[in-house]
Amino acid sequence: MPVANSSPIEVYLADQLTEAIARAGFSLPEGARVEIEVPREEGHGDWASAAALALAKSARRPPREVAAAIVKAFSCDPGVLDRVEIAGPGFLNFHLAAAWLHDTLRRIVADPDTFGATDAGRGERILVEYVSANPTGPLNIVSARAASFGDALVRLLRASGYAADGEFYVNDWGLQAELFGASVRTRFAEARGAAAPAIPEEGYAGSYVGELAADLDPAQGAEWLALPEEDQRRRFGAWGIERMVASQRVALERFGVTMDRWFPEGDLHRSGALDVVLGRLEQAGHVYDRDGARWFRSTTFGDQDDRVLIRSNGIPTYSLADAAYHGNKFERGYDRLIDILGPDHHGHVTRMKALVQALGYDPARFEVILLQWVKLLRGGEVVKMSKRAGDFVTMEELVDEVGVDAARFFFLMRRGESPLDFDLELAVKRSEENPVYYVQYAHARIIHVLEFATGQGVPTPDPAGARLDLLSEPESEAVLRLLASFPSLVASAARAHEPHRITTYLKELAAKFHVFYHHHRVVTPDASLTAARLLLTKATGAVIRRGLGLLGVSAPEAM
RNA sequence: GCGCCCGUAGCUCAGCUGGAUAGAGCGUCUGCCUCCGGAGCAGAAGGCCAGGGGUUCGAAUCCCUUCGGGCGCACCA
Repeated sequence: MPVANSSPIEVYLADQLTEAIARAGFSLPEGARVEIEVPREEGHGDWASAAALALAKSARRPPREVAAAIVKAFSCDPGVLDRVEIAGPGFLNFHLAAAWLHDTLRRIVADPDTFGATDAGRGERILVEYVSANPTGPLNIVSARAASFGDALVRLLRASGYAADGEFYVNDWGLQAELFGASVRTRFAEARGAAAPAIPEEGYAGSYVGELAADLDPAQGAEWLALPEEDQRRRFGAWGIERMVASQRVALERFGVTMDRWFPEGDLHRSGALDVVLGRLEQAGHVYDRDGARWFRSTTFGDQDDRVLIRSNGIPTYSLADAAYHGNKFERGYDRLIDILGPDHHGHVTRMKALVQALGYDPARFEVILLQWVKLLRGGEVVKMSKRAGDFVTMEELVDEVGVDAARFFFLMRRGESPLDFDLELAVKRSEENPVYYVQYAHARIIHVLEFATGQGVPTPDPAGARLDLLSEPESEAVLRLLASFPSLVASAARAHEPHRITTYLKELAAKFHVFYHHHRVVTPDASLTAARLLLTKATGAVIRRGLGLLGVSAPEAM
């Protein structure tokens, strides 16, 4: 059976193993899948499975005996697998054939831009909602982290065969929008010496509001100032929000992030989607009246308290709009929804899951990833940020200071759930302390070596005829194995929704390549050896480029 | 008070959803440029995976509990 290029190798091995288990007369527990993984220890094979240990109990036989029976029943393409060994208490260690590694290397060189892509996601439609910052101010550093994470996740999912889209939910409706409108209005009036109410207590006092107001056509603004208070807020608010959204879009584009869709909350209100969703909740018996308000019985679904959907003043809450929004996402045909939220949205998760469930959707189809805060440092000193006073580091300022590459790479070095220390000084440092440069340097070095070879008159190596068996030193083989594991890594990072695994991998690959490079000359008097090493070098460059591409980080040819 | 996240080397963190002898970078100490890019490499030291109980063939990983951090608990978003 040939191995599909579009499927990670471990899927193939797991399938073969599953068949062998059945043939040997064992049965897996209901719904269980054979687990296959990369062993921590080198020397324990390229892949390993503990299936025999897991089966030993129900089979009432010693693990090693079970393992032996499975191995006996195991059959596999010898071009893929060299051998299967039983080790320790009953682990199955799979050793890949050198021929398979060599084929993989040829595949990378032949098609460098698609290596790592698989169909593991089987076309499942996923909507990733991220950033979704209020359109009442510039994007800040937490948004920058969310942008890096969400965009990398979308790229990862796509590379793994999911049909993923990225979306920004624009909160252009409700109290915040109104307060923003009032703030813009006041700044505009102040600049023109006109009388106006002070900025509300909870309004927006940042200096950017004044700068924004200065952009408004004076005649237009004056006309609006003549309107009643409520209309003033609405007009100035709508105008200001449109401008803020546009500038957020520009900032994100500059950061390398393009949303597939910007979804305005106002659309839901205008289309009557809230009423529809409320009706569905009522019909399902999850709504009741109390104290003049309409409540959602979210305690049914494990929430701590019931939540208000319609306030006693008749205005719907954000929760109801959010329910309508998520219903809308499902109606658009997405199989799964992922919300990437900031840590301040913690309290919403249970409520949102409850609403999704109450609307009749499988809660397993809705996942929330909570990113933690970013602590901004400059040379070890904490940089204070206070959104209230409008005194915070914006995404644009961050990019100005450290650049897109360093910013994105740093944000993706940690798991999303971990708080992140971001040291501005370290991010721009061009030294070994800075992992961005470590990886990018490896790429630049590779390009340089390839150019050097060409300059020496070395012919472009032919993958088909190359003696790849010459790549037998430990340092070469380590690089080769790591390259071959890239598609599996991408698939697992996508499945786990953990882009940081790519970052970790790239640091490791760069390190292994530096070691190889240090121990062996690429360009040697031996033409066959040179060709083999050039291919390995070329493939490494390609995979680094691919990996950085998944993170939205550039791979410079020279530094 | 209730709920969620976190606690791994001096520091910052990985550890692939329970596997074999817990890893990397930085920092510290010692070495390596006549040689394809030294923004690199080699080596040393550094650990009761916060503490305690449990689950099982097997736990940093799952459950309970204590301690210590972070964040949420609106008819704001």
